[in-house]
Amino acid sequence: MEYSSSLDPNTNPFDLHFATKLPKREPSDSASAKLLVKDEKANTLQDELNRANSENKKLTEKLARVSESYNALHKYLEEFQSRNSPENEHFQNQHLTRKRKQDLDEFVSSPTTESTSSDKSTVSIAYYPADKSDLSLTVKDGYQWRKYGQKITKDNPSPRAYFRCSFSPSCSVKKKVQRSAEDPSFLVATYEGTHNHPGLNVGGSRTVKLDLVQDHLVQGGLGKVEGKKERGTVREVLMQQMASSLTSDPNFTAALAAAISGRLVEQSRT
DNA sequence: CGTTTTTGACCCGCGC
DNA sequence: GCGCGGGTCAAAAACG
Repeated sequence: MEYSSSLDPNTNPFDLHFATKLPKREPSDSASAKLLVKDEKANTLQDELNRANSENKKLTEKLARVSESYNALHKYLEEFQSRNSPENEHFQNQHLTRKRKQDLDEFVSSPTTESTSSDKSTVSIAYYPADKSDLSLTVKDGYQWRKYGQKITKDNPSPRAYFRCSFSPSCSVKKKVQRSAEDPSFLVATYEGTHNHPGLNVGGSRTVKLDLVQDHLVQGGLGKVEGKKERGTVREVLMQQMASSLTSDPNFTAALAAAISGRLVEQSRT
């Protein structure tokens, strides 16, 4: 899983490699004055490009760090899963595993979202910490939902609940919520589509950025486990804000999705 | 009494 | 075509 390979700046959607082909028009003899003006313009453009490039670099670094966090999380998961193989349960490792799981919860609880945008609809997955004794498959994500179905699925003891946004049909977002099969201490919510209206607490604040989330990821991984619930809800709100700010930039969303999921999305040129 | 939840029926795509 | 699994519908119940 070398997700970093997909971070190659040259494949990066917002890499501005057209910087290399700056205006190189054929000068006509009578246009030397015009050329001067053009040089000026080219300079300012160059400046702008430089700034854009450095910003691009920063973003790429951030992306790399987010990717690192994801890899670490993935490692945790794999470790835990191999420890938890069905035919061979190591009960003597229970508390050790338990501790790791708590770490994992924290790690995951700032909803680690993986979004995949296809030309059809947008699908994102969020993980929410939830008490195992809590039977309700509800997750407060800032939106109001109407449940329209529940099913028991093949390879998961807990049922899956189907929700539609309460503003349906004007807003056609759907979500599925199901307790994770491997680790029942958190819920997996799969969102489909994007809301065409604001949710609770989710204003148009576009300033919530990646580094904030990333800091939470890091701190969450090493931090303590007290006050899990409160921190969880705060993070849910954060997630909403992040999502809304991210979705306003399709390119970035796509890049992030590619980096996080480790898949290369074919970017169709339009 | 309007809205939401529950829950079995129904539908539909997929593999055989 | 048939059965299976997942997603949705809709009538009835529950809720506020």
